[in-house]
Amino acid sequence: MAAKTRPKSDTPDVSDRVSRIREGVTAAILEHRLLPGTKLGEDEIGEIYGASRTLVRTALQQLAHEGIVNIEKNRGAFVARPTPADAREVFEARRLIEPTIVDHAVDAVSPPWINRLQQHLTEEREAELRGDARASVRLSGEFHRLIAEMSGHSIYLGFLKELIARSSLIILLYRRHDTPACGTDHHAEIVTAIRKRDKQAARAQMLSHLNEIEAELFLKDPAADELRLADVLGA
Amino acid sequence: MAAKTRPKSDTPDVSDRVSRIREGVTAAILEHRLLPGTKLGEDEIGEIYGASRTLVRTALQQLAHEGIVNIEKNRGAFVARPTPADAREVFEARRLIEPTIVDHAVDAVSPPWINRLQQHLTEEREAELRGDARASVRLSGEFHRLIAEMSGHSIYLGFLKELIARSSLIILLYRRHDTPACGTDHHAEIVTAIRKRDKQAARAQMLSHLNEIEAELFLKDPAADELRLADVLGA
DNA sequence: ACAGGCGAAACTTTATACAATCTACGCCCA
DNA sequence: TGGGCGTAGATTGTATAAAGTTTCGCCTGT
Repeated sequence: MAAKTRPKSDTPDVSDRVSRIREGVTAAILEHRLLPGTKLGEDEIGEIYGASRTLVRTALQQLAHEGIVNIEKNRGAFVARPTPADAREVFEARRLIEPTIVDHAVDAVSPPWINRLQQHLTEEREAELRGDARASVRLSGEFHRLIAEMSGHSIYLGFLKELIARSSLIILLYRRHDTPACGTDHHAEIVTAIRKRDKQAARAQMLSHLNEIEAELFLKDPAADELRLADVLGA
Repeated sequence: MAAKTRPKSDTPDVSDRVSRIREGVTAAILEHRLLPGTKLGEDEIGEIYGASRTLVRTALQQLAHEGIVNIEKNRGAFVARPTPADAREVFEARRLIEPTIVDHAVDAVSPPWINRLQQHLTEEREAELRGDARASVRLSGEFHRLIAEMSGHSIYLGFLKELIARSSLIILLYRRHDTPACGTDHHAEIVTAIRKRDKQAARAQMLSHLNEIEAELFLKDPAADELRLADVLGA
């Protein structure tokens, strides 16, 4: 009965049909199978999931609230296309929140959690080894979500889910082609710091990890009119 | 055309009927006219606003995502009843985010903004003087939102809107009866620091303001079974 | 008198039908 | 030939109706 205190959206209710649609579309976006600007027609999605437009519409509205879908009046829903300004805001927010989250995660460390983290690292390495880019990008985001779940802070978790989803779109749009091969495995280092219960190190590792991700981006300023025009036309 | 870059939910579209319902219910909750646990029937609200249940449902779902309404499957929507644990999370998040927000606000300081802040302080004082508790509690929240708007950081603004709305419910539920009369006007002090462009002071004032608000709360632990039972029955 | 179960009413959930709006294609005219 | 206008098709916004679930009252049996 104690659990009944908050029966809201904590349990995503996998059996719920709206949730299934939402998670399906979310996964497609996070795995970079749906590109920014893609039209998400209601009938189209409804037919895919065997649901009426009512349910599809509900799911799309939730995604719009999470910031990964834009709904334009009388025009429909589209995969969001974050601007460079959005990107800077997202990463600033992550730099603020995630060190605190990992701090809480250290407090919550326990053998089961260590196991989950280790297993996750393994999955990430396997995806990387077999060159599965889609799984890689998805798992990379899920790592951060996992730490937020571990922190037990449901509000931070909710915020971070949003930030992670947007980050995925941002990386897809603005990642430099000349990625420096990312020699070190930051996630493993973060897990190590958590295992050692070393908050200082965990925060530092998380922060430098986020900085490195953002450093790999090329956030062109609105000065370059030509590129912006291409952007707009690309829709 | 530059503004068209983000035509999403930035403009609340006052003419939009869903937004009108959402803002109406939100205002009622923020002004403590709707108490936690109150049933929000779809027919009931629909009749009030002259809208069909379709629109009401959309609005309620948005409010649920903002955390001030709980939707229980096949039972309907209710004004949320934050637990003490929720309350602690909300205020921890505010202590983390709002100092940073006020930091940005100092960067964005300008005569028009100063005017808006001053005018807001006046409104707060007037409401206080005429003993209008409802307006007071609403304006108190709007002050924080105003600073977030001033910061120009749309993501922080979105997060803070959620936190403010939940805070309002929390204060209603857990505020001590023996409030220490709140001698000093923290909001005025924050505005002063912003005018002086003193980030250090602005952050400090904001932080101590939040601490003082939380200190006025009595967040009873789940140990007191009797009180929890009363809580549940109170629904 | 009280516990248990049946049934009806109220409400939410889902689907479908209708109205409004936008997009696109084609035609006409300069 | 190029541009503008108008109509047709498609898509979204809204309302309403059908289906499913819960809740409450009443009735019966012990």
